[in-house]
Amino acid sequence: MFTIGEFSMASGIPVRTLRFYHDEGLLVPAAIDPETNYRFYDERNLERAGVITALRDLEFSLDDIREILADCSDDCEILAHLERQKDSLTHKLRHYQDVVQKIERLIEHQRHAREEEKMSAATYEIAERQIDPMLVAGIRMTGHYSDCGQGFARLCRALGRHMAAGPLCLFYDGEYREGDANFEPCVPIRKAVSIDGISVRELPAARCVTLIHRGPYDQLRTSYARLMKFVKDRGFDVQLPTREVYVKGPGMIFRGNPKKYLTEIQLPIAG
Amino acid sequence: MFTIGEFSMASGIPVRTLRFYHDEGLLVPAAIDPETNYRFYDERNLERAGVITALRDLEFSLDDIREILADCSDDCEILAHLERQKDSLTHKLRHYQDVVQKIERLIEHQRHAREEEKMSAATYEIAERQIDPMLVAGIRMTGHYSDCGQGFARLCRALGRHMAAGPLCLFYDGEYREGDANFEPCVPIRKAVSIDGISVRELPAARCVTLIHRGPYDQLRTSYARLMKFVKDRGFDVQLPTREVYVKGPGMIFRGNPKKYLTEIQLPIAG
DNA sequence: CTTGACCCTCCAGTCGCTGGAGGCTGTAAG
DNA sequence: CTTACAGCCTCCAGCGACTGGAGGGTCAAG
Repeated sequence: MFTIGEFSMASGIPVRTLRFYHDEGLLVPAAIDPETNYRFYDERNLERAGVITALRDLEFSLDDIREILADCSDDCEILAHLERQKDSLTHKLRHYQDVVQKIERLIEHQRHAREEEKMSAATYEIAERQIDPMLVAGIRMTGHYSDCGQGFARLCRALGRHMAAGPLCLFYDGEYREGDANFEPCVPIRKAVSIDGISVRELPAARCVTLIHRGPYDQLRTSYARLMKFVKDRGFDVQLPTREVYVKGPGMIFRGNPKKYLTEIQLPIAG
Repeated sequence: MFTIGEFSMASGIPVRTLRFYHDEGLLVPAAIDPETNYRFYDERNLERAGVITALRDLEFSLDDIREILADCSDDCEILAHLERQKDSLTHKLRHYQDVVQKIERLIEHQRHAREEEKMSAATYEIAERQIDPMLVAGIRMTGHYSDCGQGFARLCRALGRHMAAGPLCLFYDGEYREGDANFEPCVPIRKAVSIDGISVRELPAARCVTLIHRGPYDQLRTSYARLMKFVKDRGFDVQLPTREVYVKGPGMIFRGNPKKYLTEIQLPIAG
């Protein structure tokens, strides 16, 4: 016979938990002194305790364990329980895998954005640059500019892990349109995929006049004005679609501070 | 302004949970009617709600979320939090992987034992058989026979996934010894591994006189008696070590019913 | 007889909700 | 004008598997 403390050492179960198991009827001491209420455990308790810890190690719930102990006297008979438990744990496992993957993507995305930001933060001036071709997935839309957020949301959901860099938007109008603008939110991707309603193609290389705009989107027009003046002065021809690259904008989690948004405007030119 | 029900639909958070978040100070409504105590939510609440659900989806605790909301106004700033969360989730992930693997091993082990049992259940008679060579890991011990359980426990812990079949024991004494028997608990393994205190080698093929003993181990002697008589009658020579294969014995979880134990005694013979 | 280790019971807290009881308000239908 | 119903409120309890603390009894040794 063991006192609860001795039994705790023998079984590797904390005293508190032993008392709890007793309350739960899961592991009832062999004897209880009716005077002092001291619990006393025996060999058979020890064996049962072993089974309980073995099953707890396999993440069975106490209810499951109660059931198993009632049903089974043999390893063979718990096969069905094991299978069920395995399934349920596999579910959890997959869930955690998904979440970890999501976080990894977010982290990578942040790193990327940060680098891009650093790289381009210096150049708030108008520049002429060659833009390399890239594979993009886009959703062509008509409506108000501000609706492009929904397009990005859809692209993110649909493409998740395939996204290669920050989003951009193509504008197909040669003029400013209020409510029926013609534009296409896009994200660069690594590999072609085919999803209904999403067009995947290579965006061609282009010589562009570019400018990084710092601040909220409703002030973009001033930067467009500067760019257009520059283009006019040089006698360039602006080709459609024009592009906006959202170097730093509202994040995946936070809306962020619009004063810090960075948007690169790219006007493809000919001539 | 939204009522709580409208806001629930807009945010995708159940009404109950919204009230709970309010109690917790995590998402405080923009206004509360002092007469009716009705809650009213606004756009900024909606944004915050979005952040909260995004972070909950990443399995952040409410405390973490509170902290993040206080610290960060930007995706970039939560990078550290993301990293920490990823680490903690990766831990859980690995834990579940381990447990699932453990269960898989147990299941496989059960299946195996069951098959073996079926295959051999018919042959309760003495037979002469050729035993194939096999790779085993063993721990040589001296002491009481019953101590071999500890040896198996150690082998299981150390070799876990490498175990290929049920355990066996080798006996090096040409006589019955009470307290200083010389024996070696072994498990067949698939691949050689080197672990301190565990000897790995190929157990040679052997022509054996075998008998499956059904029942508790303390009755093994009667089966040994039958076997020895058989051997004597035929004029065979018993070679050491002799072997016992525990076809069905105490399980990994349950001790099982000793009356159902199956033990194959194998006496290697020469001549 | 005291000390200190060990045991007891009972209650509360963890985490993130979820459920129910019981009650108020506001609107629409009978 | 009553009644029904939807929608809101507060307060309390429960889940699962413990863990922690308060407050108090018991036991063996010095």
